[in-house]
Amino acid sequence: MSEITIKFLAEKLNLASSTVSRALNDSHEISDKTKKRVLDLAKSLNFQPNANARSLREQKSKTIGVIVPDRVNNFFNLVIEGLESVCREEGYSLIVYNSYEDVEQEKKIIYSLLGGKVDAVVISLADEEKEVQHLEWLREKNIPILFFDRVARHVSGLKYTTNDLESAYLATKHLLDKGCKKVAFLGLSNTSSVGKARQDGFIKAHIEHGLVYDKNLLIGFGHDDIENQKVLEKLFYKINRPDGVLAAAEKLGIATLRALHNLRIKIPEQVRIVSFTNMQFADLLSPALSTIAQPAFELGSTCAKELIRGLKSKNINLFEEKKIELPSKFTIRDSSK
Amino acid sequence: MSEITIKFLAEKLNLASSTVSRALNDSHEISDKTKKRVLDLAKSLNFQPNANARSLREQKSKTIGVIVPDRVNNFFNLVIEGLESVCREEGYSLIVYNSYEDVEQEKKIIYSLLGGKVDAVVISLADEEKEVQHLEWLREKNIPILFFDRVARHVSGLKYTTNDLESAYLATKHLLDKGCKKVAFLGLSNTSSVGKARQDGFIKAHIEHGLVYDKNLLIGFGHDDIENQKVLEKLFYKINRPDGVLAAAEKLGIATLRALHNLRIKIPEQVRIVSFTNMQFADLLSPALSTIAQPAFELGSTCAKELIRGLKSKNINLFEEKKIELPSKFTIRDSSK
DNA sequence: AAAAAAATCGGAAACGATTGCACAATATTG
DNA sequence: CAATATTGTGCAATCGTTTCCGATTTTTTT
Repeated sequence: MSEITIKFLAEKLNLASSTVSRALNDSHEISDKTKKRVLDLAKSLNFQPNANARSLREQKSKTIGVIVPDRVNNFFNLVIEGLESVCREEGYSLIVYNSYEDVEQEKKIIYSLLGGKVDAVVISLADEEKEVQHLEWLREKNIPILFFDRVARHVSGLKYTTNDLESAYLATKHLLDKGCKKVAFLGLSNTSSVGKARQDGFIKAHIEHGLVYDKNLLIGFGHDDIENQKVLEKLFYKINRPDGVLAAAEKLGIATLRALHNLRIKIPEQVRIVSFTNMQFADLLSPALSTIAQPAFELGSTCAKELIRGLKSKNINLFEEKKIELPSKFTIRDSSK
Repeated sequence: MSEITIKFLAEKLNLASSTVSRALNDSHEISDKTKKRVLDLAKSLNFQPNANARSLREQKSKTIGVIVPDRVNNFFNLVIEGLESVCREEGYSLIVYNSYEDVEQEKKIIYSLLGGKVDAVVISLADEEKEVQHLEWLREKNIPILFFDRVARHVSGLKYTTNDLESAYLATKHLLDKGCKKVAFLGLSNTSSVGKARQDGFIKAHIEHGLVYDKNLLIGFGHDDIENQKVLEKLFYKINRPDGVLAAAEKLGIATLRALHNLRIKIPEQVRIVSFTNMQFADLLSPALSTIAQPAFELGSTCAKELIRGLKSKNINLFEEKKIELPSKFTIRDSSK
């Protein structure tokens, strides 16, 4: 592509390419005079050292791979935003991949990352139980893996999560306090520590209230929005329908709203709703939706900070097990009042 | 990082590294027998050729740089999703950058891309008038630039836009037909062809209706959401406030909704609203919001297809001026009925 | 069966940057 | 002023692939 290289600059200035390289990297062993000569010419030619050559030599690419199950989701979006805000400052680039909630896709992506394309991987798993073999691949190649939200159970490493159990507990308690007698828990049916924790919080609140929860009201959903909505409409069409809902995923909260709208069921009079979500417009929905918002941006930024700290210093071991939990924010609005 | 290289494989198999390389790339000049020997060993070791070495040698990175003014925005998000859907199939990676609506940031990003990090750049400009010098840098380095939505006026290239003038015209006509007498046009005040086209459509509808639009109702906004909302509340607090709004950006539509809610102004009885937006929950807002949704995903996917076609064949010139316009979708909901 | 063609593979030079080592020129010290 | 330390620069190897040229062997053709 670009004809202009360090060697080219060196010839122009009657210097060795090593000298030019050192000058560009502000090495102490180059005189200020030649440094300036080099910098001036480089600037005037918009010279940028070849990234691939540098990466090859340095054995690091200064880019980080990010894998999320659903890129369009607000939560993951904000995490990525948080990651990028820190990485940009530190000169790292992000390559974001979407696994589409599919472990096979995830495997393919990771396999493609085994050739030194990225210095580390930040991932929220598509499914936590199915397989972890592809995570071992990264291990073998000595590429650090950091987890967030949907973290790996049987692989050690840095893990960033939120206080899901507590949040779900608080929300459920809130619904029960408001007088709900039949609260449904809507979760995604993939095996995830997040879903499990939220369900545990849900159950804990029931126990504390001296209630037995109906196991039929712990409902698992797939990723087909249309299908999910049908299931929900069926659920709420019943005579003994739930009078409260804790949606453990944004898409489920939305689907519930749509279902209830279609059935002309009044919120919160007939059914109260609280949903996990990071959408920015929850206060503008009809009715304003009570939400549990995860600290997505902070999750991303703190994760990136530790990651880069680790990549820079040889003292920090990014493979060591370490769990960080950040608190979500529970906001009560009209949908559960 | 990874000790295992082509040379390593070659030694293990008593072959030359050139042979191994060819075998991995399925060259016709390698016998099926040795091909299989190589592939088998490579697979069993999870071998993936070093991406940086390959990129250096091939002089192409198989990654594409994407620059958007606002990554969290639904529209840009969906465009990225569309880009990725195609690029993934073709083995290309995406590095996404956020210019935060700031030309200076944009310049920095582009400068950092001058070293062969990406094979091409897909961009929606932060501001179309301010400067184009940094776009010329890419030219000099022979890196193709494709534009979408906010395209460059004075730089030739592939440009993907939507039918903004027509969409705005239709929406405005709809508002006027509904009886609105004072419709406000809310736009972002950066100089963009998009904003200009939407404003032109707005004006065109007025002219066709035999109305003169009030120039004071062509209102430009910045990027501070709080500030914008204040301006809007002031606007609608007036006695002779507008009775219709065409918001040319998602954030402005949202801010308008919030402002009207705060002022207890009824929608659509007192003020009708139509907003450009790609949010997925417009039907769940209170009231359901009339929207003009750009074909974001298609924009991204068609752009990526043409880009990759161009990168592959030497016949297609990606620097040639070529405009593609895709139609948006206007959906009337309660907010303007 | 000799000649030509094709099929397989190896050697070595790139791609562009970084860096350990060597060496010269200058500055500092005894 | 000689000996040593410091400073500034050049040489050459290296990172891991790909590919141009040959070289050798095998197959096909005349």
